[in-house]
Amino acid sequence: MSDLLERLRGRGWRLTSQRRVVAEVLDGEHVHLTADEVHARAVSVLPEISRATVYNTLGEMVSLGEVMEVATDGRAKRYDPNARHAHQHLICSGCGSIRDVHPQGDLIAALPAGERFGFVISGAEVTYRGLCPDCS
Amino acid sequence: MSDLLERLRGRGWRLTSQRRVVAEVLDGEHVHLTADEVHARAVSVLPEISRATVYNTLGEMVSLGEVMEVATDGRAKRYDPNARHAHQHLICSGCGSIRDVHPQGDLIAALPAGERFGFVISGAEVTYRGLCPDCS
DNA sequence: ATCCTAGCTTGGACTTTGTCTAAGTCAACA
DNA sequence: TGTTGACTTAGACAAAGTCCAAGCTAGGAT
Repeated sequence: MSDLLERLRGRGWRLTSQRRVVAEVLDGEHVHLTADEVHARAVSVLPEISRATVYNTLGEMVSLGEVMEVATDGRAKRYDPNARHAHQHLICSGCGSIRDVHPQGDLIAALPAGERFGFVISGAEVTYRGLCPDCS
Repeated sequence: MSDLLERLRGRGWRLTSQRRVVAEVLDGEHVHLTADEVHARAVSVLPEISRATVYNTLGEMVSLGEVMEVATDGRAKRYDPNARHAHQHLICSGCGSIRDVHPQGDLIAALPAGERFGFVISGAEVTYRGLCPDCS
């Protein structure tokens, strides 16, 4: 069983076959899938799994902090299983492919107090855009 | 007439009443509206304006670089008329309100060559998240 | 081992956001 | 003032996601 599933079980999750399959899809080699892509892969293992369950499970994993939601400019959100290590994203404007990247410096410290409008800042995300070698 | 409309006319736009109304809505006090909010405000001035025209006009303004598209995590894209001055966004996790902010430092320079995967980087956007004074 | 039940899953209807199309309209130039 | 190609319209369509009532089941209780 994957680390992800073990952590989820430790949080009191009921360990259903549907949740197991979704976690295994995310934990596999394929990263940054859309919810529909996750569903398609899950169906190939567990044909009767419903879209609603995939959406529910992804949403629960996100709110537990186990999976990161990535809002690219396309329509569908993507899900990144690498949520436990801080990282940012680099997206190809041509083909939409996504890489995890690790910029230097402290993003939050870069925002001066006078620019915070009294907000309590909890985080920052960067999206780099460019053209990948295949598209440029 | 607003600066925005003058610039659009200078680019060869046909100046229709629909485009004028959309530009005026964006140029007003209200920032970061969704397409539907733009449509709602436009309708109150020009009741017969269609949703399709609002979407078309916003899309054209974005591709001309006059308006910036902001993908928050919510469902609908928002449109920021302040596209001509580089800035980033600070979003309240409670109420969803958005402020323009200006962090220090060079985001692109913060990404080491070894982290670029051969991409030609064209830009970077930051989204800060936190709680505004009313929500915290 | 089996029962119970709260929590999970399902299919399908529904909503939201956005795109497309064919037909009609009109801004701007001649 | 007429012409014309760009613009607008209503409504159908599509994509992505949410919600609900009914049925199922994992895992603790017995």
